[in-house]
Amino acid sequence: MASSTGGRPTEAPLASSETLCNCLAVRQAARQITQLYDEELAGTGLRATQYAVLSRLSRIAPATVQDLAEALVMDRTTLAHNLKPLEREGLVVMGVAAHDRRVRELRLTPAGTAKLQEARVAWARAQARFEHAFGAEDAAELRRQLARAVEAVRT
Amino acid sequence: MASSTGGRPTEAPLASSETLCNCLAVRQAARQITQLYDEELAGTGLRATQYAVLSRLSRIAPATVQDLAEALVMDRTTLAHNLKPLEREGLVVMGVAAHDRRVRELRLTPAGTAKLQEARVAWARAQARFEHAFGAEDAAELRRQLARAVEAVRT
DNA sequence: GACAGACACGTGCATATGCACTTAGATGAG
DNA sequence: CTCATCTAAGTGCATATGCACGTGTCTGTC
Repeated sequence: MASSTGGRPTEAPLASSETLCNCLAVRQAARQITQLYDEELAGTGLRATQYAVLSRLSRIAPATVQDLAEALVMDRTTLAHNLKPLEREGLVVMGVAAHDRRVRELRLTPAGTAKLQEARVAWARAQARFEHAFGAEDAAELRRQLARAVEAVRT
Repeated sequence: MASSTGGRPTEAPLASSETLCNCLAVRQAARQITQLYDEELAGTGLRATQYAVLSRLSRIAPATVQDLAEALVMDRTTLAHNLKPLEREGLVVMGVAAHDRRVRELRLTPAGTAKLQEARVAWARAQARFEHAFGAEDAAELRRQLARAVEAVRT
């Protein structure tokens, strides 16, 4: 690709904000995209992470803390912290498993289910805004690559 | 790419952890990749974000808070918080601009420059680990797409 | 039954993130 | 000069993130 024998000094010797660091690149994108989703979710009182927790829990409930954390690709202790405001607001309840008192059984409350339904509308707006700007097909491919990156790091 | 006229029922009707949310996908990847970089940087006492701050500042110093924040695609107030431990450790100094006493002039101290040099080695290990697992070319393309996503959201 | 070890989860700490609000300094209109 | 206004940056709060460590519970071994 574009050997040094050309006439033009090439178009990308070092763009002003050319980031070589994969970590910085993904964190910058995460900050920007989170702000967009948070902006749309603001009216519901939920943050992007909280929406993700409720949404995933609704599909796998009843779930243990460890199972939900793995499903969210999140540290177990991070999820424990993130659950606190959701429990305080009465959107999630944590029971104790009958067969093993160490294990928790996480579920959505009726209020949690209702809040999730409400938030899905706001989430869809954010999703649409991003994909309108970035491209729906490109977004799907980006999600695939990000998922592959998660797997690559886990290995 | 791959029209629907194939014979196979396609390979992805709904994988178990198929994430449709762009925000969740990028945050999950950011968490995993950050852990990898933090692991390599642990010996230096720097976190991934702190390395990013020092690295960027070394290229644009002296910089104002706002300029450095923009270069990092970070909220101005977030950077203000992130600078505190770096100032406390004596890696960064914040002076006052002579022409306008509201403006700060951020610079690396000699200790900060030395720490950055040391951390570059650890960063390179993390970068190599990720690109070995994910693919160097694919990583470059991923960074381009993430940068494009940042621009798309900004617009 | 007693106990070592494994296991699920919680807590404390430090940093990361950004919104709302505040403070200090600069600047132009009068 | 005075003041309204604009601007650069700081602060308080709540959540996000994960490591190190602690607590309670189960399980196999004796």
